[in-house]
Amino acid sequence: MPNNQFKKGELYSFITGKASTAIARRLQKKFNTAGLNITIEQWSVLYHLWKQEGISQQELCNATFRDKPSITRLVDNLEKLNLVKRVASENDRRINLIFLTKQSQKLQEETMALADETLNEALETVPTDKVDICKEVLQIVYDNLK
Amino acid sequence: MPNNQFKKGELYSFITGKASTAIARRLQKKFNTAGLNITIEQWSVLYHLWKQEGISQQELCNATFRDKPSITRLVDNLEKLNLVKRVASENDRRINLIFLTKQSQKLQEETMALADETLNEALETVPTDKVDICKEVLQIVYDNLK
DNA sequence: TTTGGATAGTTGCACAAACAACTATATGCC
DNA sequence: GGCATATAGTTGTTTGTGCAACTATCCAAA
Repeated sequence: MPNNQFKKGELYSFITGKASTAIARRLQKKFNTAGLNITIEQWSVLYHLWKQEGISQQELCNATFRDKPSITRLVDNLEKLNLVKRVASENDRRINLIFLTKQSQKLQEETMALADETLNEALETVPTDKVDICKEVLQIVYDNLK
Repeated sequence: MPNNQFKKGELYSFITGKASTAIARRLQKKFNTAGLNITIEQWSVLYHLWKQEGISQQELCNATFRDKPSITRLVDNLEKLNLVKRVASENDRRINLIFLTKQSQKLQEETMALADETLNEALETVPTDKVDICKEVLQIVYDNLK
């Protein structure tokens, strides 16, 4: 039994993602308090567009680990909020390229600051080397299952 | 800056819970393949009832980190599937006590085995001591934010 | 004993996720 | 060129989540 670390009673919070749920809720509250009318999921799409805009919905699927219908609807809602714009690709008419609007460009700095703040609150009192190990383990878990 | 471990580009997967999402998806697929017609969320409620049944919906809220409407609907759906039963408390008529049915008692062994299997796949190649540190960090994160 | 506040649970609404089925376009092979 | 197949995106359905507003019950203090 090489990997029998999880006795009963310990597996629950790994599966349910207790910690990441708590982080997401905290960040959502910060968005709401700041009067930012976006969801964490919408923010996660913008996050990748801030790194590079003009990518396809399929590329957003890969980046955000979501399926195509999820991205369709997130982009729908982001478009309603005037935060992104679909532009049909000239080369391949199946593809929508997603671009930021001026409004969403303005959101980057403020939301990133709130995200940093949230993570600092989450990791208060945790030594850096333990955080590094934790990140490493979570990455391996993801790679093992993807 | 005591906790500046998260440079940009690293915070994303912590917030989105990439790893726990992958674990939950894998376990859900195992349930489906085994012909078990329940969701991970429903399973997470049963998980606590297997430890102790006859608890109130509010106690299920605390145990599963969900709000009251979420538990109301999960219990609704579990009742439709004949997996739990609401029984009004004699002492306090506001309270529903939730009990398992024979069907859900049978589910425990099989689903727990699939959950163990999933975690073993997830943690393959991860040394035990790193898993322990990871669990520790995630618990602190949760405590810091709750 | 009444009244006001707390607690348990439900309902409505908006948003999101997973899956299946669908449309439209592109591509490769005959 | 024409057809099979793959790819990009959309739509419908079920399930779950978070918030606000609501009902019912309990409890404690005037």
